[in-house]
Amino acid sequence: MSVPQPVRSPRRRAPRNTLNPDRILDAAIALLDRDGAEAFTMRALAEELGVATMAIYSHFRNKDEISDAVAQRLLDGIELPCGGALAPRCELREVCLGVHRLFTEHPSALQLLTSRPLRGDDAIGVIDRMLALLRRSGLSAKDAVRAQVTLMQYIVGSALWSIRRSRALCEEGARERVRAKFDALSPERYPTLTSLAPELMCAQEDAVAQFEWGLDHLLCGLLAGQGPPED
Amino acid sequence: MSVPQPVRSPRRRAPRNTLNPDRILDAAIALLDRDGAEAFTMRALAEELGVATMAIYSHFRNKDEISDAVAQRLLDGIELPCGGALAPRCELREVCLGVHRLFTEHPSALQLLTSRPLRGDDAIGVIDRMLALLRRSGLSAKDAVRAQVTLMQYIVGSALWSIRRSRALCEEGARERVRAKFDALSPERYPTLTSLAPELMCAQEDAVAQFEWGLDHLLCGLLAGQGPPED
DNA sequence: ACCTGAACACCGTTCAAGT
DNA sequence: ACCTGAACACCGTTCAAGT
Repeated sequence: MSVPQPVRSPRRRAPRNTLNPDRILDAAIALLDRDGAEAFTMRALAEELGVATMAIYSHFRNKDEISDAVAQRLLDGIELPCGGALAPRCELREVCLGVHRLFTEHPSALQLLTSRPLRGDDAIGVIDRMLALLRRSGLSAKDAVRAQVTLMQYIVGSALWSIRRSRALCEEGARERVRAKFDALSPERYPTLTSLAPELMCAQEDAVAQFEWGLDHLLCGLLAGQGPPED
Repeated sequence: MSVPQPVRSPRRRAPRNTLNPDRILDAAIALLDRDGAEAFTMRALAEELGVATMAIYSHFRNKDEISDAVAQRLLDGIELPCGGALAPRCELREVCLGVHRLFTEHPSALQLLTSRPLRGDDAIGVIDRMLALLRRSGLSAKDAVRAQVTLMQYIVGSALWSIRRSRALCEEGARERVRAKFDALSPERYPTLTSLAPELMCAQEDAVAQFEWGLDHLLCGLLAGQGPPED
């Protein structure tokens, strides 16, 4: 017969070197993807790793340092199209879609990213790639930089919007509530909005199509007058 | 001689009806603007109001309800240009600038807004206005809705970016650190990025100019082929 | 009805202690 | 060097009690 154990922590002492920064980041991303940003807790992360909370502090100074490392890791892992196979404009489009896909696949990571101050070294590889493609499309140095920032801002804003929408839509009876709100609006005060209610309802549904529509028009504006479109 | 008071709370009982939803929202916005989103605490809000923490719960069910009401209040208070005085395209530009200005003037409110699921009834007035202007610019019902969402996403992404950048830049010696990072980058791995370092450094400085540059090119892409530009 | 303080179940992190 | 539990100063919120 064994000695009665305390109910809460039947965990034995973890052997040395069970932990390392990589294992911690893997667990952090898994936790974020599975349970969301608000569940991303030092205590929950430790449990995920089968370890005492304070063990993590041997590898990272604090939670912010983990958040930064998670963002870094994800941004470095963006899958990009192989270079040169496409016209610059098409390749640029694919890169933007890749970044957007990463954000919508790891929504909690995006939340993390947008709530912390921006370090200069995020997503270096992607930025270089975008700048090169913009230059090859005929933009000046100054315009290429402006355009790259504009694209990134649109991608982030769009992904954030999609996440919030999809979270709102998966609540119980959300569609009915939205429809009811539209029906309650005064057509005198909001004539255009009420007349476009059907289009508004259905535009919310497919976030990717919405993103691509906006991206194509944005690219059109950014690359206008840079030679004939190459498609 | 008065009886010795406890040090921590020399506050007397607040008279009845000192509190109401409006006073609470005023205090919340003041607190957010002054001390930032991470300082927006029920206890801090109560102190701002000179009241016990739990007094607030008589007027709002919980903190999320206050956050939603703050967002609502701010979005309803966006100052818009008076209608009809400008060509649709210019007026649309002004509306976008107004929304962007609100967000950069209340950065903590934007953080609040982006971290909560999106209710359908945010910023109804602005949305209706934007849709009307897009329709008058010649866009179809479907395209007007797509374009309105695209614009809003760009505005949010851009404002969020500005906030994070400006917060990062006001840290001690931030510019020097960014410059050092650029200098340390390998020109072989990141040829375009390193060659554009001066442009990148200076593009970060004026967030409003960056926003306007992007907005003008986006509008150009959205309204392309909708008749001659009216300027 | 409105305001109050104590208490509960959380959180990130410091500290001294084990191995 | 790496892992541990207790403790501290926070947080949002429940509850029973005052007026």
